[in-house]
Amino acid sequence: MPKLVDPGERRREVAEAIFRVARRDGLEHASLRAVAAEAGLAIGSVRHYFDGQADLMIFAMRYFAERAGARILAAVGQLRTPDTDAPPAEHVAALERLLAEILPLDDRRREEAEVWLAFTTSARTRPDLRRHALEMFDELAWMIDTLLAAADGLGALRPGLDLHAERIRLNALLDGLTMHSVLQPDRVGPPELAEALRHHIAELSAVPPEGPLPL
Amino acid sequence: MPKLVDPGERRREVAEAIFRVARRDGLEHASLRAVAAEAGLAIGSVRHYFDGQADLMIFAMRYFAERAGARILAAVGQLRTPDTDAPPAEHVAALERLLAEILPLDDRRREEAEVWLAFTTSARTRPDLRRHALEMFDELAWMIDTLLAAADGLGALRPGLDLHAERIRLNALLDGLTMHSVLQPDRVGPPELAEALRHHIAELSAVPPEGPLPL
DNA sequence: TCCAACGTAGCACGGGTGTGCTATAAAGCA
DNA sequence: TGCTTTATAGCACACCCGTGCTACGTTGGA
Repeated sequence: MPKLVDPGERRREVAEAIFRVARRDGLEHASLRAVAAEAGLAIGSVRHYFDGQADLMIFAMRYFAERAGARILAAVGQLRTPDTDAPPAEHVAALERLLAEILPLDDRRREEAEVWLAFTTSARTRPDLRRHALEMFDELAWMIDTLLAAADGLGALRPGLDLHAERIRLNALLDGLTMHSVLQPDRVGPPELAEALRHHIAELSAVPPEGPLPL
Repeated sequence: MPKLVDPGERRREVAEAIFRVARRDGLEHASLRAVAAEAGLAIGSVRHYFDGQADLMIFAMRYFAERAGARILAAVGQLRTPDTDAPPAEHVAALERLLAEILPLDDRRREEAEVWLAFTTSARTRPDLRRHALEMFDELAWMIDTLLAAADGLGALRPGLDLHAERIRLNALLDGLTMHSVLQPDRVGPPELAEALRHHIAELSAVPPEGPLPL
């Protein structure tokens, strides 16, 4: 046989090709032919690793959701072992820093946000993708819930907050900022993102934030 | 000739058919054939009113943007002639009420939000639609700017606010809530929308809001 | 009454797409 | 060496798409 290839690695490479096509032309143009060309493969080769276009699409979104989920888990893990003796201002800064990971503040995260928006909006009318869109939504909601609860437990937040309502609001704010930055980058760029997040966290916090904006 | 038809009215009817297809199947399935079938017309008839598929698409988005813009203008007009003797609480309530017009709180506005999301996300990779997406964005931003400035001028807002930064944040919050309500209606429904808006306006206001939630 | 204008309808063509199926070269294994 | 497995590649078909073009009623005006 030809030089043995790790099938999982190949599948992931093809998925990355889908991401590039989706960013450049939109997910609706991610045909087998277009993706194969983007990956530098023949259409028959791609089909050797996927049952068909639907299978390819589902794998790509699941792969994307898994990567995003892993990053969220890692971020939450960072606040799970806090220094309980540190002053509240440091906890506020940590909360702001972890939430800034979600925003498209650099090119890498902006590319990811473009793919995220393509998949998550497309899933509305694609039953086979909806499941993964819901997973991504719930995972981010859980992350924000967890971070807010942790910060509140450390006394970093204003007393008397309705944490559930604040999660819904912060969740919408973060995704709204991300959407605006993806769709209208001339209007909402990294400075606006960082400023909006800092301002919002400051309103939730018991102490004002410190340090530079997390660009 | 057959019973004379108002061409403008026909074009608008076809545009409404596009909206229905976009909501049900996604904008990428709004082909000439699908739209004609949805409108109850033959494909040749649709082509009698449009130069082609691109022309149809552009008209539909412009028609949508014009309707949305007209509604925004009307809403702003309501706050343009305020009762300067009224207490600040009434101005806060008016601000909340006008902004609630943007949110998908009932079926009609939810349908509009679905179409809006389809067009505005699709425009990212469609140069001929980008212009109208930017217009819609700027119009909403202008509305929020205007409403915040008016409310502030009437003493309804907390003193010392950075109105520009607050506009960016409120804009992202509103569009983020709308997107969540469209994509995950089981997670974010009308009660969550109304509550989040009320809570946010309350934080901006000099006085607490009154009255029932604007469902 | 006749004709020109208009609304409606549809054929036919080239192009893109997913998929069933086949072919071939390369490399591991006996 | 010879056989099998694997990766790659591509043909062929049916389907959907936009569009150029033609055809045919229907209705208003001369």
